[in-house]
Amino acid sequence: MARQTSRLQTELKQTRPFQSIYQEATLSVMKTADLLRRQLTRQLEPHEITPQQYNVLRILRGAGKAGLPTLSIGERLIEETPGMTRLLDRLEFKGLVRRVRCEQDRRQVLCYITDGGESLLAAVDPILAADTKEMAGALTGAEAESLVVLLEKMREQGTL
Amino acid sequence: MARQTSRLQTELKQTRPFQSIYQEATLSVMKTADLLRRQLTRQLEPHEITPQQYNVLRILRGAGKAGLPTLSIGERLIEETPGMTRLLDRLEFKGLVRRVRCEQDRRQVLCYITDGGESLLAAVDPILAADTKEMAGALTGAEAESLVVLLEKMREQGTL
DNA sequence: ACTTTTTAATTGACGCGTCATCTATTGTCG
DNA sequence: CGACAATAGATGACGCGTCAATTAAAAAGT
Repeated sequence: MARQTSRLQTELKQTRPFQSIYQEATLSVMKTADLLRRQLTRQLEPHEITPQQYNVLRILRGAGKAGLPTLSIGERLIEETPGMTRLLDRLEFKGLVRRVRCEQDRRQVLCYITDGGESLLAAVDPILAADTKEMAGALTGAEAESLVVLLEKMREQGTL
Repeated sequence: MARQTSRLQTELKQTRPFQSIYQEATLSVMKTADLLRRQLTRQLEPHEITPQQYNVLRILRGAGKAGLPTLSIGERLIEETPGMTRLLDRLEFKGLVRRVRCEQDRRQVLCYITDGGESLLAAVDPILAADTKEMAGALTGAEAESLVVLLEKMREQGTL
């Protein structure tokens, strides 16, 4: 099953072919994600915000005035808590987020986006939307759809 | 092209699903990669090695007795150098890698995999290959192929 | 030949993910 | 009620990616 040299293989300057198309697929996914992350980082850089901070702000905007406890934010990012605490520290320091210990359950800390956070999102969102389009712009709508489907299938196996 | 997400739902929950299929595609890629990374980490954990360290070892094995200068390793991982130096520090400390300042060009540091590194790879590789297959196992070979093609297309745009 | 530029690598600093551990609160049950 | 488990977070430590700045050596320019 010697497969001809693929582009990814060339990019990685690998001397031997992939052992299987599955290995190539997983590497391909990771590599593409890496590229996307890098581009996203560069886009957000002028706004002094990282991709994860951006994600958290979006989640908090979605939560609205009700706010969201620390752990719940982490769940939506599939991130472990320890990271969330410190990420929120930085957002709070920048004045983009506000935290209040919950009176009903004093173990919880409710997090809210501030007006500053809202306006930062308002500034960044349109840029990012256009950008995303350009990133995936080499694909037709149908191709993007099928990409999504394939990736979903891959993730379903994820119970491993 | 507002996709069929009901406007009503969008208004109720400010958490709008996706503005476009392209945004969904990029998020999908990143999410899937995250899952893969997590699983890979777990598989390598018993061997006291991280995914990046594993990658570097594989690259050095590929380089063979000729070895490879630090920067060249970084290029193949698309990682900036600063990280490579320290990653190699850790690999060297564990005895999996050996570094020698190049005599022809004394700026360079040539890196080699050690016997210890080789045998670690020999132990890990088969496990990982089987694992990869399982990760992507929900896909048929043809689906995996088309996934690879779509992702390649996406990365080509990456000059952005 | 001597200065300037470029290249290879290192170091310091910071953000992030993750593990293990710790504290404070709440809940449960005898 | 009082001991004990469960839950929400926080903290310390480590690996990693990345930026900016630094050192050392080679290459280029004059």
